[in-house]
Amino acid sequence: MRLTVERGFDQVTVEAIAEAANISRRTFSNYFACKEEALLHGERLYIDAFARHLRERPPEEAAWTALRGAVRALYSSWGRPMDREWAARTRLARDHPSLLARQLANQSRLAQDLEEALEERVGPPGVRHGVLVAVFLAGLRVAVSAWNEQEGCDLLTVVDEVLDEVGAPFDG
Amino acid sequence: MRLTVERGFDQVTVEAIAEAANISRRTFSNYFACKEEALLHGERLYIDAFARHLRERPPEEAAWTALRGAVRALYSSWGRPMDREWAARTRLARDHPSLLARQLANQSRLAQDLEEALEERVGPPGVRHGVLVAVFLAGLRVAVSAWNEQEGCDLLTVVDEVLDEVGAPFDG
DNA sequence: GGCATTTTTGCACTCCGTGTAGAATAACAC
DNA sequence: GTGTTATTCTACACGGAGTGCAAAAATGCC
Repeated sequence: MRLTVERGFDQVTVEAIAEAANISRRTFSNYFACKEEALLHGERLYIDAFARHLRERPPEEAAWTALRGAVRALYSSWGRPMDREWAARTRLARDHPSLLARQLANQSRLAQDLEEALEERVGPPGVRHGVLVAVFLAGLRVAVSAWNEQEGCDLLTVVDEVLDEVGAPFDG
Repeated sequence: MRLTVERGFDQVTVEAIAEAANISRRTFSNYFACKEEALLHGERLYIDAFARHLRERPPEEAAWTALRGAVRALYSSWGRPMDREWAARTRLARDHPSLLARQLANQSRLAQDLEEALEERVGPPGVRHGVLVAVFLAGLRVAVSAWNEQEGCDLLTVVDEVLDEVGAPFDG
């Protein structure tokens, strides 16, 4: 991340990253398939944590409520300074197609995880969990991108506003 | 596509594709940045066509109705044999992360295009077009993936069913 | 200490993307 | 037709990326 911000994404070679981390180029490849994956590793951790939070919600909550609870739990378990890192990553992804692609692939994995987590709960089984999750993540994306364009507003507030608007019909 | 189906995605080199197309490796790179882009080029054409169809909808239609009209118009302008190609691509993307990533990036571009197209129309300006488009595309994705798992059901029928369920609150 | 397991490293190899400069081709005026 | 452009294709070269393999280093356990 530091190197990418300093020199720009394209000007950072895997070799440079490896050297900065005091490991060999080969070892880098043992952990990450490419630069993109390394750069998005932090995000991947959040994604996994999100799915975990969802599974820990009380089973009697409705699906939509549980999703919103999980996002709030995740946010409060962050250190606040993560906000800036989040923003930096989002901006990088916006400007570099290969990063954007991999970021979206991560979100697609998250969608699958969340869907499975919802399947495990009690509740109306006829609900189209796939659609529910997709709508929820769509709301999150819109919220994050709106937050990223404005200055100094609270992420959680924006998320709440957007999800109120999107999710009303799915609530309860 | 032919080579990929025959040998598998990873076993096809750019050189092989170029040779099969009677062009040089360098010329391939003049048109496509990588294998993935070449393989998804057909999809890219549909995507562009979709946005074009949306712009041609009568301006007095509500946004959601226009989106559904565009997808129907696109489908009826296909040759039916395209269905199999669609399915093959979707299956490939499901199994190859790098393809999935680029496919999702394409869809992200489409989302932006559709959003812009909706902005140009008359209609309630306060509508959150971003959310609307995201929900719509989410519905499409769910429909296509459901269609892809079942045998021999009509794509358009599945799409209609899912969009009915997702879009009710946005309709009209 | 010795020994087994895991991790890291160096090397070699193929493939990929790109800059460059020249060859082939197309387009067009005459 | 010829000559003159402009466009497209190609060959070559170069640095970087990802991977299999086997040796070296580190780790953990007795």
